[in-house]
Amino acid sequence: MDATVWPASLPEDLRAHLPEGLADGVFPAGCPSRTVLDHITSKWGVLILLALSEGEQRWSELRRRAEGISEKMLAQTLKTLERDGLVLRKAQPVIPPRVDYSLTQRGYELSGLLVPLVTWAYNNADDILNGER
Amino acid sequence: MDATVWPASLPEDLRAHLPEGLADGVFPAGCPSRTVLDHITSKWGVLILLALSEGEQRWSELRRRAEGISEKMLAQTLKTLERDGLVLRKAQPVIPPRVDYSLTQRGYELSGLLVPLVTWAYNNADDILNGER
DNA sequence: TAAGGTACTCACCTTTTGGTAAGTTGTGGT
DNA sequence: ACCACAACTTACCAAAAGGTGAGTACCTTA
Repeated sequence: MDATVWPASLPEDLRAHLPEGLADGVFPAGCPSRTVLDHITSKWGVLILLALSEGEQRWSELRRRAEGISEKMLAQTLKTLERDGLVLRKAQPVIPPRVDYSLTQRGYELSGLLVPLVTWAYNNADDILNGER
Repeated sequence: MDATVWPASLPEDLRAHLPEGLADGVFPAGCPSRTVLDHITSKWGVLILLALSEGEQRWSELRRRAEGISEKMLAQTLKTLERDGLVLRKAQPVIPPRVDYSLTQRGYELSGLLVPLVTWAYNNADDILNGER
């Protein structure tokens, strides 16, 4: 296998060169990166991360923000993201309960990469779904 | 609601500001961007896009590359990506059959955003899954 | 002659994901 | 006295995603 052979038909500036070791690290089944990728690219994971990238928000705000999410999925998604060290949970001992969620530093790193992706999806969604080139 | 109020506890340089209109466009249920986002962040979609970012590849190469994918899912994923105008399918009328897949210009745009994300996941996967801060 | 590669599709079944509705706890409002 | 609110959990069910194994057509290699 010769890694220097690129399809001649593709414009030079469009090619994405994979960083050293990425391919070997991501493509194998059951590798850690696949698990993490599954967490952060999950249906609701992206939306919650995106919402929190605007700043700390409480449970009920997130629920209204990510329109269509069920309470079960919000709880589940937040738990996963918290376990992964992407989201910080701050529970106030007050009545009625108040819990604030925010991104950790790691979470902000991630959301910095997620925002361009979502922006692109937002800008291209109509063309893509209408079958326009 | 005051958009200028940011959590004071977060370092200025970590905040990700959402582009104008993004929040309204992405958060509503059933909006086009959610559909597109689901396609490209699907379990196998990311891997296929990533593999193709290295250049044109044929069916059997992709199958071996994205370790663990079934033929059914490879076919399905490629079809979705082709319909979305991200992947180009070139079938040679030869025996045995030969079909080459490559990214379209739109696909390369996307993979340019996907690569940093996957790279980040790859670099942070072990820390995340081991519960390290 | 038989097996194997190539790029698929199809039918069937399992696993995962996600939704619904109810229950919980304690206080404040009517 | 009773309902609502907040942030959840739990049990149950439906839907979607995904895997398995077979079949297809034709040629090449052993």
